[in-house]
Amino acid sequence: MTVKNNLPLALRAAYLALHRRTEARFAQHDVTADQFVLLATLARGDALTQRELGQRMSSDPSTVRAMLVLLERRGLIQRESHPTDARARTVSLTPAGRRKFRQLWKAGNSIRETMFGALPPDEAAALVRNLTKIAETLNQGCVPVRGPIALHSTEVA
Amino acid sequence: MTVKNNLPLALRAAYLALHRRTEARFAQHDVTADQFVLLATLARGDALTQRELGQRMSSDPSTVRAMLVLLERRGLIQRESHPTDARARTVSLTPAGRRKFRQLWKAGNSIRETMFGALPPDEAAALVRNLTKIAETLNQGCVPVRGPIALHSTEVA
DNA sequence: TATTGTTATACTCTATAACTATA
DNA sequence: TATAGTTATAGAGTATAACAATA
Repeated sequence: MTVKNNLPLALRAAYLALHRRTEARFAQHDVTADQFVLLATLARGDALTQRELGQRMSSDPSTVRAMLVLLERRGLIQRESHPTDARARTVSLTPAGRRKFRQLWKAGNSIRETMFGALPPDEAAALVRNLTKIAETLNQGCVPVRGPIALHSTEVA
Repeated sequence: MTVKNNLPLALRAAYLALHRRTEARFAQHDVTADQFVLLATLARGDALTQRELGQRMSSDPSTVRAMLVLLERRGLIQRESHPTDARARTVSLTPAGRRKFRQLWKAGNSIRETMFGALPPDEAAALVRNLTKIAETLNQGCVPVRGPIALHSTEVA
């Protein structure tokens, strides 16, 4: 079926267009699109462990570390030892990081509006719902399922 | 609005899930997900120039070249001088490349089915349509459009 | 002059495996 | 034994700029 066969490439084309546009927009702020995602993830749930952070932005622990090293060097994030687990380190935005994120969020607004505006108003919600469903389904059995992560989670579900 | 704000990350999560799953599936065939896209693009339109190829898979010319060098070394694609334009080179699949692509297409089928199956049947077509629309909209004014259209594009200094 | 492709270069993200130190 | 993080290492994709050959 055509729709089935076109779905993967259509998804890729849409994401790549978003990624490139975001990259271009944030270049003058010296932040990559993925670094923005990391900052945004921290802005929503501060004091995550590196592992939690990686899971929420679907990145490898060593990838996350590489990104954190870059951002820490620039004073946008900070890492502290976890209060109850000496193995872990909690990651949070510095005041400068928080400022930077607010800038970026503002700078990215027109992109979000462009995307949203391209859609029929009554179909946007279904799009987000279906994208989320696809992500969930594709991750089943692929992502290393871990135990009760929520034990360390500071965020209330 | 929540839908507007969640759209970019939902798109990213869905694509990354697809990308990782595809990467894992094709690893045993020694082909990356992006290399598969290149092969698929060639399978649909053989004898493209490198530039055309790059445009169709939305990749930079130098990126395309890097990928082609890898694939040429493995005998999956071949480059020949363009019949009428001595500057250009046409790219096409070798017989081995064609065989490889058929294998990959088959190997990827369950992923396409998983994605498609996760959607309400009456919403799949709209999803593809809206993803395509998003890609088109976001690429406007960002991608260097070539050919006749470029004549009207005076906005780039 | 504009365009196709190459080259050199650099950087981010990605990922695996071996390692430490804790749990 | 299992987990959090680090380190070393490697590779793919990305992108820019300077360049040659050709249109």
